[in-house]
Amino acid sequence: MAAHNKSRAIESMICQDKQPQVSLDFNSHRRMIGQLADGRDLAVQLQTLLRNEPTQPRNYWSVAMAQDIVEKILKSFSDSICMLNAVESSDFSGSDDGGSKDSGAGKKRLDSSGSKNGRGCYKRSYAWRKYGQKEILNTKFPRCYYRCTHKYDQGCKATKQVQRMEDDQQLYRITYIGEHTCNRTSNLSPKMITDADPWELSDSLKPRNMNDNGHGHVAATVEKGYFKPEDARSDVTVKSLSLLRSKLEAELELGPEPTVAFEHDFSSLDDFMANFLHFDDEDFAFD
DNA sequence: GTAATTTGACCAGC
DNA sequence: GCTGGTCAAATTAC
Repeated sequence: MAAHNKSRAIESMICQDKQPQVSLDFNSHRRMIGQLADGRDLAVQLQTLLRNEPTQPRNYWSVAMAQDIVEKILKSFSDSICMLNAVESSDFSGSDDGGSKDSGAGKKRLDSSGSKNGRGCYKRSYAWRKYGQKEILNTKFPRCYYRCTHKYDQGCKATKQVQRMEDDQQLYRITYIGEHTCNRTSNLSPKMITDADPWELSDSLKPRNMNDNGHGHVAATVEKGYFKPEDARSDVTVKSLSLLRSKLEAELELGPEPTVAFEHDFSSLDDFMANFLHFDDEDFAFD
């Protein structure tokens, strides 16, 4: 039952993320679909293999076969993740992922500025730099503090605070304080919906305490917004693919290699597969 | 070595 | 004294 609810949660996320969609050119779209289809087929093979030996200790050959399949799956999905991050990068240059999700120690961080580097697939634009995290009274999740990366070289005073919503853990409340005075962040604003344009808030994104007019407090130099880090389909897919990675790796006791933090979990590989198999061509938009 | 995050300490406002 | 915001040394990742 719990697993079912989690499945519904993912489906709900997907439905909410119908807008906006990430644009892919036709070739990229076809290539990524091909990779995902390959990964899906391989995952089905692995699923079959695991089902054939549900309780017995795995022998060397079955483990070797499974590892081989997993390696292929991981390559397929890693390539897809890189492509999605590249798309996201061009769409969300400089946006942060909400911060609090990746604030845990030991988690690798996804960079997404569009230029390759050694960490993850793409390097972030470094518009924001985390400088603190604080437990806030009567809140379940800590508040994360970010400043503009150009605070010192250009004297930019922009900061933002990110806090995960308690009543809807898929939402993050972001408070912007000050404005960017640096040169390179004018087009790097995060994908967010502010109180300044509340009509853009869909019902699913409205906090419980916000009325239908979407009005909330907005200070002179403060913008508050509620946004979903997975606001783009690419992010949903990245999370799902990464989830598959972890599940498969855990299944084979290979040890996780987390590259993306994700919020949802499934009770079994079958449970995840049931959701993963929902991804199809209609889940991607292309020009 | 560089550039990021983490986290305990510090500080100011109430 | 409590709380929230910031600093900065330590740590991490490449």
